[in-house]
Amino acid sequence: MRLQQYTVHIEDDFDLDKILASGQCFRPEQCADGRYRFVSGGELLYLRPQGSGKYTVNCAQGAWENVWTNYFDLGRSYSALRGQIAEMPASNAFVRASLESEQGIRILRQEPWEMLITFIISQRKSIPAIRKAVNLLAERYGEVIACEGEEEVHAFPTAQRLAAVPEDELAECGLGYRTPYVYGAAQSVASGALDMAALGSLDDSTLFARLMQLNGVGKKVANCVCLFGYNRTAMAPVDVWVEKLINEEFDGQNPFPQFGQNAGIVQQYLFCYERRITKAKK
DNA sequence: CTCCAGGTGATGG
DNA sequence: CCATCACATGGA
Repeated sequence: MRLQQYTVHIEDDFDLDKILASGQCFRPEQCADGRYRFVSGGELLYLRPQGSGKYTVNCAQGAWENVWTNYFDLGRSYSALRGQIAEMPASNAFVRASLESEQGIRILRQEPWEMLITFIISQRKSIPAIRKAVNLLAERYGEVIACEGEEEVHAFPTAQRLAAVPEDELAECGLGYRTPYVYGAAQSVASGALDMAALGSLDDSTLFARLMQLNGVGKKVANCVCLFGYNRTAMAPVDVWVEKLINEEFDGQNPFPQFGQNAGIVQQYLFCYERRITKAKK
């Protein structure tokens, strides 16, 4: 793959450190030279911040406009959204504090298949452990899309590829008891029984119900796939961190229905903020 | 060593 | 409907 260099300006909220730490993506990383590397499908991107919203970008010809502006959801103003959310009746002081503290995060538009496998793996794993397992899968079974000197950059493996791997070999990527879940999902997609692209035309609740039919996919994982894989911003995953803040800051009442189409986005600010303040206390 | 991690499915009330 | 429990593995 031949990469072109561009300079781009991003006026809106956009903080790469916060995005990488936000628990929605596990493959992007900061390189030793300070650049940030992203992979989506067979596309590769490097970003180097130059200050005041300016970035040096390396990616395939035309891919910034055709792939990456969509990936980063740059068509949506998160700055405007934060203002809007802060004024909603369901917003309390905790929500407003999260919008300030976590300014710069965005909901990435990632690949549905990768999100399905990633969040199946995520259950009962720490974020560093998820990152390790997903990267191991990519290194072992993902197509090589580029070489950085000695190091190869891999795409996320296809369903066809994972479905062809012996189950006990898959387990070596640290999948633990989730191995049959991952294998089953790969079989479904590889056989055509499950068409991840076609699911994109379903409405939120039908999409959610279809994902829930998969073994190893419960409501939390299904919501994550809806939000991070299909950009269904009304869907708000409730994990242990969100559960904790619902109990502590919302009297145990799930506030997300009141945020309508912004529920998933509010969830992301709150998730990051809750983790930040909990870590800060230690 | 122990404890817990962006949960889910099975089981029993 | 709700409450428990097992589940593999790695990081803290």
